[in-house]
Amino acid sequence: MPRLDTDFHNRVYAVVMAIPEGRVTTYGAIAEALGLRRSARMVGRALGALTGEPGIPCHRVVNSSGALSGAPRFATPTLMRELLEAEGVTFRGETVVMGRHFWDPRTNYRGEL
DNA sequence: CGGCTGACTGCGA
DNA sequence: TTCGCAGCCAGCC
Repeated sequence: MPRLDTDFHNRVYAVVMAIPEGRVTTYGAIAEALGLRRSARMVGRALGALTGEPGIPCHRVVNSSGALSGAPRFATPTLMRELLEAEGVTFRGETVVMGRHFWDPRTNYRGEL
């Protein structure tokens, strides 16, 4: 059981859960939404601890280029992309079409910071 | 208690 | 346009 009891992990958990189906956001955007500004890596680190937890659509978090940098962490390397495509997310090559699916937590997520 | 690590990012070459 | 590099900071060892 991953550590889900720290404030930081709980905040990441809350933001990721708020991502709508068929939309994606980035590590950096989540970090900024939490007030960390330059610590996108922390978000990825936290997601690693949250991976596999029910109710946390961590496949909707991609890097700023739209690439699925977290794919290797899933049960199979292709699962992340399969989950996204099943929700209607479109790709151009190996990356998500960000202009069409990006969801900004700083603008849309109203939670406790 | 101190040090290393990482599902990132933006900028310079 | 693609590639490399240094910063970032909570957790875990």
